[in-house]
Amino acid sequence: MNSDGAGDFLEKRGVRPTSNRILVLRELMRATHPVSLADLEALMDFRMDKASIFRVLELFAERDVVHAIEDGSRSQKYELCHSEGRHTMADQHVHFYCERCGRTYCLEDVSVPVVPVPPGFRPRSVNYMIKGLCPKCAGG
Amino acid sequence: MNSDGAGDFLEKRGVRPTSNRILVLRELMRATHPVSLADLEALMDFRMDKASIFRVLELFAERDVVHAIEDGSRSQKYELCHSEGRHTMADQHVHFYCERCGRTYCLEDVSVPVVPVPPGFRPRSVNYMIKGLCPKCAGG
DNA sequence: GGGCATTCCGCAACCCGTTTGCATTTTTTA
DNA sequence: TAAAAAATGCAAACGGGTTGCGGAATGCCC
Repeated sequence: MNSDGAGDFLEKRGVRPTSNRILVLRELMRATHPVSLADLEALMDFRMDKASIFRVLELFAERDVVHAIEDGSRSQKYELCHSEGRHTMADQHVHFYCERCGRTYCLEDVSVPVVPVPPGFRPRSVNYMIKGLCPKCAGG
Repeated sequence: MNSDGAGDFLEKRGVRPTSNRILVLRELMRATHPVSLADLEALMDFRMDKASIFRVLELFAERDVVHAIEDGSRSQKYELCHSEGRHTMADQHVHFYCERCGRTYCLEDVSVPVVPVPPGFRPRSVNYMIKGLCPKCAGG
């Protein structure tokens, strides 16, 4: 039985649960790294159209089900939003992009230090991206 | 006379000065914001091919004449590298992307706070990007 | 200065992730 | 159950980036 609460999870965030949305959500829940649209397409065990996945992700992002992260690779990555409700700048964490294997790690425990901005600027979100080599690729 | 030292500037960094490179460099020097390839294409007062601009920027980035920043917009932005020689993680500064006008500001005075990374990770560069509204677009 | 090798450049075409238009199917509402 | 609204799949467009290639410019050696 589908008792992983995916449906509730979505409804709680004002997203009507549909089959595509549930399936995408499940993959996102299962992922250990932020995933791209293409990743999701590949992870699905049937051919879900990329436009459909796109629209699901678009909606999810709008409703703070996922947040999109830009790791400097060509493709946008998505990861589940853990905080309930609207996420704030404070709950953002640092990401690490491995330039060798192309994988993006989210360093859950490393939160983004807040910096002062010049007067007049209105920050809304922040993206702290470190690039380099991950433990696997650094070889020890 | 072309005494702005653009030629020397390039030679100092091991880039043979050519007309295209000089012209691109001059625009970069004149720019008050990080610019995209398309921006440069438009700024040029004659039609320089985008492939040529691309190759100039590619070379510049390789030789640390510019650094590329990812502001989360679709297009890569470039800005002149002020530090001599190879730039380090420490000399990076924070950027601000305005979600309304699409402009990227570099907050020269705000340097990127260093965060600890889990053991094994080898950071090489860092990108701290704040998104929100710039003073103009925030309207006061 | 002339001839040769190298580098640079412009054009056109291609690539790839993303996005949109539209017709069909599914779900909701009345 | 019929009409309206939402979701989906397909195909095609789009946009930034990138490459192959032939011709032009430049540097180098005699």
